[in-house]
Amino acid sequence: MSNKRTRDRILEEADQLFYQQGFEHTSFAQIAEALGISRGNFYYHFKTKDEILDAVINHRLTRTHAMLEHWEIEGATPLDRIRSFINILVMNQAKIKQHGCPVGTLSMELTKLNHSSREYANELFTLFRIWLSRQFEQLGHHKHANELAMHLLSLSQGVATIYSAFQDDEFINNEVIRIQDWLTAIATQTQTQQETL
Amino acid sequence: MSNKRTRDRILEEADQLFYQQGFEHTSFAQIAEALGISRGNFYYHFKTKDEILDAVINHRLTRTHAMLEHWEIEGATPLDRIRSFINILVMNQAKIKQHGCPVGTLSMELTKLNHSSREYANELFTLFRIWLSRQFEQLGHHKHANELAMHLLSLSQGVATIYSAFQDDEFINNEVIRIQDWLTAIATQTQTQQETL
DNA sequence: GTCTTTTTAGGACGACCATCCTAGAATGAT
DNA sequence: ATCATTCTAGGATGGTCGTCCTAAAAAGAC
Repeated sequence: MSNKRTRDRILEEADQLFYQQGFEHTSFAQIAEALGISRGNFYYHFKTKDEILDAVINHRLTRTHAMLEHWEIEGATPLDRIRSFINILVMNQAKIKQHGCPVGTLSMELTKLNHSSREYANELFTLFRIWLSRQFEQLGHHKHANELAMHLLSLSQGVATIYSAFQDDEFINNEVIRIQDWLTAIATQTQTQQETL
Repeated sequence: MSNKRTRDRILEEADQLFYQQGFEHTSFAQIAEALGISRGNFYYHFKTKDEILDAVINHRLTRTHAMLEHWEIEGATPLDRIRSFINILVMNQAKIKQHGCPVGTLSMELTKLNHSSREYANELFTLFRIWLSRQFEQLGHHKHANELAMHLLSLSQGVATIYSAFQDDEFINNEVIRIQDWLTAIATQTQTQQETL
């Protein structure tokens, strides 16, 4: 089955190009040319452009899911695990600078296009939200776990957008420290709450 | 000069559609149809699509500039003026829910398109940044004024993106309160600093 | 080795897009 | 009222796009 290999190659190339150039601005011909395959071959694997989009989203969902599971195993405490999330901003700094956050930018683009796969793309956000929410719960913030998760998502989205616009390295460094400090405050806040019980 | 009237009508319609659907996804024909004018007429006022884009950006810049000046007059203290900025999230809540932040989404789209007007669009961010920076300076934060301005921009961008994705009214209410509390903390922090002098 | 299935190549089609062009209508000046 | 200027309408053009179709090549089954 060299089928899977070609299909996967298309998927990976589409994934990259959708991130770098946006979904609408990326054409079949462009993906095909980048891979050195014909448009006809392309159509054998994906019947419509929307089908590739859904496949790309699905691909990102499984990758993200795997990453979150990895963080779950790797991180000893919920605090460590949340730090893994914040660390995306550092690890992917170069890409974020150039193309913003892959989750946020796709979500916004599909919103503007009024595209039917918008909600599916938003599941990427939900994946992070639920995972983060669980971490905050384990941190002792049972009541506001979801709110804290949404807030952290919001912080990272803001940083990605502004960093991409201003391209200011000092800014992202400051912001990462800020978020880490915020998290520490959240964690110690819980400790004192628990101590007073 | 009914010239100006038609030109302005095109400008306003383009402004709206670029915000709602994105720049690339909006066509000449669509704008013309929305206004009930012919494509040929259109081309008399704007020679290329990029020319409309620049005109729209220019239009937004002057409007934003006027708004900031208005806030400058209206707000008695720098604290009040910064609150005006935060209040955009409340005033434009419905539009942000549907189409995100007009500044952030245009900036991101032009980045992905590798469009030559990207930097011009980013001047909208800069306008806010400099204005906010000045307010924070007047608040007594001379050293970190720009950093605080960038941070506030980042916060609002994050809220706009996440709100547009999740459409959660409770979220934006919480976030606005959070930002207001943050600002209050910043302001009181300065007061105590000044008292110790 | 033959036959079936899977995979690839590339031309054709219709739709839409930005842009160009020309002719006529409206407007303004004198 | 005449003429020059400004404005508008809409067809024509060339390019790109997503999609479709057919034929050949490659791979696999027996």
